[in-house]
Amino acid sequence: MLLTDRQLLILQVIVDDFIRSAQPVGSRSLSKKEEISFSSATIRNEMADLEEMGFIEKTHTSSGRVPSEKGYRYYVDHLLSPQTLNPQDISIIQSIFAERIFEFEKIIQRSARILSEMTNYTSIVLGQDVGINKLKRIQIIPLNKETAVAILVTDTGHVENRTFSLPAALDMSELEKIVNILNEKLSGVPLEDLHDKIFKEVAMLLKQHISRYDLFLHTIAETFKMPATEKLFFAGKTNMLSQPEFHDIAKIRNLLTMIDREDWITNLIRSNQKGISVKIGSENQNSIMEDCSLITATYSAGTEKLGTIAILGPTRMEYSRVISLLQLLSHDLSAVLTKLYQYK
Amino acid sequence: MLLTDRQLLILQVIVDDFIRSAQPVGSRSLSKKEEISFSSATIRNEMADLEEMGFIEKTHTSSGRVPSEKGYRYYVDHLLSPQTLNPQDISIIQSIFAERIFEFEKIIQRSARILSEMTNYTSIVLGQDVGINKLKRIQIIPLNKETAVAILVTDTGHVENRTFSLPAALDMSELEKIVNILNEKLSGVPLEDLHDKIFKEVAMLLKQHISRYDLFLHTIAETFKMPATEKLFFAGKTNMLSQPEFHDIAKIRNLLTMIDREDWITNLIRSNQKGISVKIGSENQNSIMEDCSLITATYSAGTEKLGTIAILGPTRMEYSRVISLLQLLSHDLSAVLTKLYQYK
DNA sequence: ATTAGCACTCGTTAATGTGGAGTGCTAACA
DNA sequence: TGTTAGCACTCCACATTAACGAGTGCTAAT
Repeated sequence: MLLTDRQLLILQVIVDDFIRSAQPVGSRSLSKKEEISFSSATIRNEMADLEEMGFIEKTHTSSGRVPSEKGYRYYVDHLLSPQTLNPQDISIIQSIFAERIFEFEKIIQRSARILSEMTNYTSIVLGQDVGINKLKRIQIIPLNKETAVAILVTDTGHVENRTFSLPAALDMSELEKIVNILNEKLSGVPLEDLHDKIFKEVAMLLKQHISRYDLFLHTIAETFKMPATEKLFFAGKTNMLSQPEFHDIAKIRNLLTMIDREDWITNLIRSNQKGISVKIGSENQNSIMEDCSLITATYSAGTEKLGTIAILGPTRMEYSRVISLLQLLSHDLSAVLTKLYQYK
Repeated sequence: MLLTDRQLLILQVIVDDFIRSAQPVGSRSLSKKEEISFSSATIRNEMADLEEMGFIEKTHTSSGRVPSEKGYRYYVDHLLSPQTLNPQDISIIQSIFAERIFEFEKIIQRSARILSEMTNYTSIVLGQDVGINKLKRIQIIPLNKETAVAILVTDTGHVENRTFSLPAALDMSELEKIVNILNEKLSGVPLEDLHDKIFKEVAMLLKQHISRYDLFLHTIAETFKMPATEKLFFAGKTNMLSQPEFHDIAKIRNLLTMIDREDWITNLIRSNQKGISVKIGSENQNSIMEDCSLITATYSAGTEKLGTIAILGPTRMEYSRVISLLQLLSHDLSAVLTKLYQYK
């Protein structure tokens, strides 16, 4: 099942051509290409072999060939020329970081937008899990007699806030004491551990210093319970509508509905090992994604992986360009975030 | 141009039927309805008159009739029976407020979601303009030597935060002083006035107490400049894909792309007078919306209008039900928010 | 091993025909 | 005079047919 050089060439040209045109590729049009110096009949023979091996398919008996999933896979794994991005693309990516930005979310959102504009695919970014960020400071600000806002600031500058109900019996000086205790004990604790830590370490201390501490303990623990997951950022959700493979409304609706399910997307995209990953069609383990490919790249601060940046497109995707773009972006993004978060 | 009772009846039945079936309504099928006791020939005569007056249209020479925009308008203005919502709908709406919620955004987001699920249309909620909320407290929390987070809490419990660059020359005790001055001078000031107020009232005071106050003044003023607009909440963006009138991908794409333009939607929905408004087709002043109707309702806290809640659907929309739902929801929502914000 | 040639397949498009749902008009009727 | 039955007519929707062309597989010649 080793492919000859000629078969490799033909497979590559077929995939390239189909990615460009979205039309099945025939032997005659292939034979006219510069790269190809043999006749259409020869090509037909080779194509028959490639088809037998499962790399290409016909849409009907007398149609040209279309890459199969296996074909795309082989193309991505072995035939992708390490394409150099065109200088314009490079400068657009770098423009994301041109102005100084302090806020994680803004950088991320902008990255997603620009990526989707450059590619005409959908881009999705999985933000960092704020749960692992360490608490820098807690503030509690009473709004009125009954409610107050709790504000958590992490060492990365992320701010979480919750409004909660204030026990009637609590006076201001006590509240101040509580905030002091919380800051003292919880500073440096990852947000996701706050809930536990409050019961384990703060409860006792509160008991010593605050009358009716019990009224407050539960509320505060609940208030600081972290929401489940990482935040998602989208851009170009409607770009899929421009892809010729999605001329079918039912298909589009299924896909867009899926995309709107954040839990599902999070699972799809979350990735453990660093680097670029390409999932083609049914490799995504979902029938609705069978005409889609998903390319993901992780970004980090220092050595710590923060999140994932992904491009969702049709299986007929510009793999080479998208991979290059993601490589560049994830690298630059990591550099900026590393600096922003002062890793060394 | 006054319509006879019989014409009114026929118009009403045509609109009702078309809203239900999305099919042009013919004289024969009309004559079979219970409500209608005269023959198809009579109906044909009446329909010819209604068409001449512009209330209904043919899609082609020998087709049944379809309501025109004018027909819908008349239907909405005069023929809408003040329908009583079915009890199930009522209880679903009320379930939104069943559990106690303290946060504006959560209530709003949930309202939008439930509304879109109930109607199968797209629902859009325009949040309040946080600019008019009054500042309750400012906090500035240094993250490291170079950056700090500024946190603004309003009297409604809304929290805004910005990360900014800290002048090198500033020491901690000075920062504390600054925060005290800011709180003293800016407390109670609407967020949108902060920027001005800082120059008018805070600048002098800073000058007196802080060396190199100039380094900080501009940064802080910029940091507190409010972002332009009200926040938007969406639900059911893809519901439009299920409507038979949007079988055309290009149309859908235009519409969805429009919906993603927040500035545009904000302008479309923002409404000055209180109460329900129905905009049918081209009344929305935009060619992409010509097959859509938009029903908006405002919600308030006390006497103050906070925002708008809207349903976007095809012109062939269930006006009666949607209007009733919006009336109920905006009423209940206003009640909850009034309470939440402690108006009397 | 390569390629020219040819019969064959099948999708696409245009042309043609048929059935049915609907209309407008006319004449008869209560 | 308002209502209705009847009828000719229109036009969409759908199916059938035909022509075309892009493509294939196979065979035989180079």
